This record gives sequence, C-alpha cells and structure tokens, in this order.
Amino acid sequence: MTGLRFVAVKAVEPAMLRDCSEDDLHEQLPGRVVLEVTRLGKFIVAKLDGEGEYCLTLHLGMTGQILLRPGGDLAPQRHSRFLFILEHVDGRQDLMEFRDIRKFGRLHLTAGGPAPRLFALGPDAWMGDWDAKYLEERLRGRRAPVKAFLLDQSNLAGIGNIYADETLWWAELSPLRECRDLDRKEIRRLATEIRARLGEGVRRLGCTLSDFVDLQGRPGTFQATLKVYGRRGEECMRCGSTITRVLIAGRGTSFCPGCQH
DNA sequence: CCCAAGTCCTGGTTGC
DNA sequence: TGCAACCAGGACTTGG
Repeated sequence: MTGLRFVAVKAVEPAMLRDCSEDDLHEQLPGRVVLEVTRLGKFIVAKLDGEGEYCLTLHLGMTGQILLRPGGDLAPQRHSRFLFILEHVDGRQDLMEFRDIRKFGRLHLTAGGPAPRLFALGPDAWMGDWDAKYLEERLRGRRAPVKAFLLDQSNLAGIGNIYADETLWWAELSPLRECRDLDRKEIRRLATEIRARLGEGVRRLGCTLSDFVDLQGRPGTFQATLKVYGRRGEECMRCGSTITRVLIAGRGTSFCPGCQH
C-alpha cells in the first residue's frame, strides 16, 4: 500500500468502523497517500499524508481478509465490508477489499496517531523488544492459566488461539498451569517457543483452516505443522497419549495430557 | 446441536 | 474494610 493514494471508499458495513463516523471516512480518506504501513500484534496501521496525522488501522478479527485486485469498481460482493480504490503514481488503479464473513474485523480512522486501542497492547510477540525476564515479571502472582495469559494482548500482542496451543505443546507446558507456578526454566522455554511458532507461521504465510488467504488470495501452510490444535482424540506426535480438549478463557484449548505438564 | 482464526464488557472474586 | 487488579463468561456474527 505504501505510496498509493486513496481515491474512493465505500463502507458496506459501517458498524465495523471504530473511532470515526462513516462521514469522517468519506471526507478524510480520499486524496491521502499511504506514507508507511506498520503492524503491532494483529493490528495493521497505515500512516497517511496530509493534515492531521491520520492513520487507518485494520484488525481482521477471525475471518477477515484483505484482497487486492487490479482495477475494479466499488460494487460489493458477498461478505464485502469495506471497499477502497487505490491509485498508483502512474495512474493505475487497484481495488482493495476488506472481506469478513463474521464481521468481527474492525476499521479505525484516527487523527493524531494510531487508534487508542494500540496503546493498550504489550510488545509485539514475534518482533517486539521483550525477553524471558519480561515474561517472568508479567506472569508473577497471577492465578490465571498460562493459556489465558498468552491470549491477553496486553501481555504480548499477536498470539491467537492456534499459536497459543501450539506454543504450549512445544514448550511442554500444560495450558492449565497457573502463571505464578512457572519456574525460570519453563518461562525460558515459553519465550523461545512463542517466537519460534510465530516465526514458523509467518514463514509459512499463515494458517489456513478454512478462510485465511493472503493479499493475492493464496492460503498459508502452517496448518500442516499443527501438533495439538484441532487434533482432539488423536495421538500425540511426541508421546502417543490422546490429545484432549478443555475450555480456558472461553476458548477451546487442545493439549497433550501425557507430555504437557 | 456443536464448533469456530477475536475482542469487549460486565460482574464477581482475590488479595494487598 | 476498601478498592484495585484480576479473571471468567457472555455477547457479537455467520457458516460448516
């Protein structure tokens, strides 16, 4: 998106807007050029040129997708939530579509910097500046299960349900363990595996269980590496025990009771 | 009927 | 006892 100019925008599902009105979006976005695109956790932030330090912030929720195709118009398709026409320096135009089956995605337009939500996030789980010491401080005293800790974006930003379960399998930790009971060695394993699993996910261009695709519509391949997620009732690849499933923090949680302690 | 890639809000609990 | 901080669970939404 960097260097492209917003020409037009259509809010098919304005209820997914945050921090601005539909009118703000139509009045402020067209004409602005994307200066740079950054990311913190699951939020994508496009910094815009012109007056007011405007930022367009995206969150894909569970089933959101950003798709890019040449040309096109603002005619919505099934599950189109926002449509944008973007212009290259040479005048060529692309259509950027924010699709989302379940409408859990969000689009923020803010003046004076990124959406306020971003300031409540912890450091980026994959690329951020944090270490085992940081985890140790954040885990201290908490009674919540470590799985809930991983999903809480104010600790580390970017870990979702699949990566949380996979991380815990690799770290040989039960998702039910209380945060305050983890020792130094276990916290070190956790820190290592968080970065390793997310790194593998990025290298494999994401996890496609049913919907996820990249900008050009291609699926990822992280799903081929899954050790516990979605494998309830199957054999653990490390110890042969049966993968079980519990509910933690309202989320389905798969783990191996044989080798995750 | 069950389950699902996420986050926000509410109300109850814990512990300093 | 007071009061944050903490934590679990429901709501939201569409589809397989």
